[in-house]
Amino acid sequence: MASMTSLHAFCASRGDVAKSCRNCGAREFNVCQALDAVQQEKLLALASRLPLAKRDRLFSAGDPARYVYNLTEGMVCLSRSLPDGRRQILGFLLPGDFIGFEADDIHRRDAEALTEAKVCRFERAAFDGFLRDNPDVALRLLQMASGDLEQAARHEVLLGRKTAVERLATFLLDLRDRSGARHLRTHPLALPMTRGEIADYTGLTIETVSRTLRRLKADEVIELVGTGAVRVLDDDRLERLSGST
Amino acid sequence: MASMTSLHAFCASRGDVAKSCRNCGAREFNVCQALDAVQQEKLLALASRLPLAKRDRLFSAGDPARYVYNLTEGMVCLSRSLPDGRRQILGFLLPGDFIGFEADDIHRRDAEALTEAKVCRFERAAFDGFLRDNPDVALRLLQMASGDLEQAARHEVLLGRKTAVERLATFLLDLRDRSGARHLRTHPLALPMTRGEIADYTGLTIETVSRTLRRLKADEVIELVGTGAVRVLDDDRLERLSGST
DNA sequence: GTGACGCTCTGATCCAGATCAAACGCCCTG
DNA sequence: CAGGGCGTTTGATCTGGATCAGAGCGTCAC
Repeated sequence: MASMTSLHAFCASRGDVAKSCRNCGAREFNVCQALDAVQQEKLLALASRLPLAKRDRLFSAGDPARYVYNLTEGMVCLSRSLPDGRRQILGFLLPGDFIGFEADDIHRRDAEALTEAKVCRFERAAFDGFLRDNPDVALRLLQMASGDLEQAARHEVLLGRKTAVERLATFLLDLRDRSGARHLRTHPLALPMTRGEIADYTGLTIETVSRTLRRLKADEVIELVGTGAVRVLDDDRLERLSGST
Repeated sequence: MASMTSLHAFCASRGDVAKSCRNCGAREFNVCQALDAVQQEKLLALASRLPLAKRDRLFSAGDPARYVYNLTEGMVCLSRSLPDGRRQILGFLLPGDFIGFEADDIHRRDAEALTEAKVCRFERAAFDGFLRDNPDVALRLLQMASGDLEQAARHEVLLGRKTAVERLATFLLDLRDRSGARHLRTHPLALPMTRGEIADYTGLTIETVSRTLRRLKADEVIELVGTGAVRVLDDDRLERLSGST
C-alpha cells in the first residue's frame, strides 16, 4: 500500500491535472459537472490525478479514509468481505462515479480497479472545505449520493428476491444502461470482471453464473463475445427475464 | 452554537411546530442537529408536523416526490416491490432518520409506518433552497446519506452472502444497536414489524424466520417476549452467529 | 362469551442453486 | 510450440431454505 501511494504521488504532477481536466471524459457526469471556471480552478488545486493498473487497490476496508476520489476512466469494483472470506461486491463503478465518501474516517470497503483506470484524488479535509464554500457542489454530491442509494436499493431487491436468471438479466441490463449513459460501447458490452466477480455481485456461485449465461446464450437472448464481453440480442426478452417493471 | 435560553425564548413565541421542536426527541440525531437559532427559525417556517397512524403510508413508489421528511417518533419501513408482488424491505427507520431524498422527482419506494409515528415534512424545493443557504446543513445531510449507504452495504452483504441464522442475528444486533444509539429501550427490544416483514427484510420466508427465531430461543441466545419483542440473552454468541467481524 | 380472522408456529416434502469433481481452453512463458 | 496455470465450463450430487399444509393462539367485534 505504502509503495503504491508513493508511486502515485510521483505520477501526479500539477500540470497533468489541468490538462487532464480539459480532456476529462467524465466531466459531463462527475461532481465537477456544475463547476464554473473559478470553482474549477480552486478544486484543481486540491486534486491529484492517479493512474491505476488493472487489479490495483485504491483502498481496503480498515484503511484510514484520507481521500475521496472521482473515477474518470476505467472500471473499479467496490466490495466488502466477511471474516471467513465470503465476499459481496457492492457495485461496479464507471467513469464519473464518486468513490470513498465514508460516514466516518475509515474505509469500510475494498476498492479495486478491474481495468486500467484513472482517478482524481482529493484530500478529504480540503474537499470538505471546498464543499462548504460551494453549496451547489455539495448539492450535486448529495444528488449523486441519492443516486447511489437508489442503485443500492435495486441491488438489495436483486439479492433478496430475484432468481438466478433474473439476477443475471438485471446485472446485464443495468451495466449496459449505465455504460450507455456514459457513452461507453454497449454492443458488444465489455465485461472486464471475472465470472467470480459477477458471482460475488449477484450473490450466486461461479458455476451458477456460468450456467445461467450459457442458458441465456442458448436461448439466443445474448451472445458471448469471448468471456470478456456480451452482445444483447433480444432487449425485450432480457428485460422480461429481469423481473423488474 | 446559540445559547439555549434564546432558542427557548424564540420557540415559546411559536405555534405547534415550535413547541414540537423544543420537545423533539430526535433533535439530537436528525438533520436539525447542527442548526443554530436563526437557521432553526428559517427551517421551522418550512416545516409541517404530521402524525401517522400505524400502517399509514407516507408515500408509495411512483408518487411524485414533493416532500422530504424527518422521522421524529415511531418506526417506518422502506420497501420496494416487484410487479409480481415479491417485496424487499430496504430498512426499518428510527427517530432521527431522514426520508425521501430521491435522485429525481419520483419516489422509488414505499414508506409505511409500523407504529404510530411523527414526521416533520418539508417541501423539497424550499428545503433545497435552505440547503443552498446553509452549507453546513447540506454537509450534515451528506454525512447522513453516507451513513445510509454504509447501512445499505451491510444489508447487501446480509442478503447476498449470509445464512438464515446469520441474517437473523445480524438483523437483531443491528436493530438493537441503532435503537440503543437513539436511546430507545433495548432490553427487551421492540419488534413492531410482523414476521412477514422480517422475512422481507432478510430475504427469507415467514416460516424460516419463525423457525430460526425459535432455534435461537431454544439455544438460549434470545428470549421472545410475546411476538413483538426480544431480549438478547447472550450478546457474544449472537455476535458470533451473525458472521460479521 | 364466542366466533372468526390474522398472525404465528410446526411438520412434511420439494427444488433452485450450492457443492463437489473433472475437463476444457486460452493465454502466457520458457 | 510445448507445458503449465488460471479462468471457465460442464456434469453429478447434495442441501438449506422454499413451498405446501395445517394446527395453535390472541385479540377484536358483536
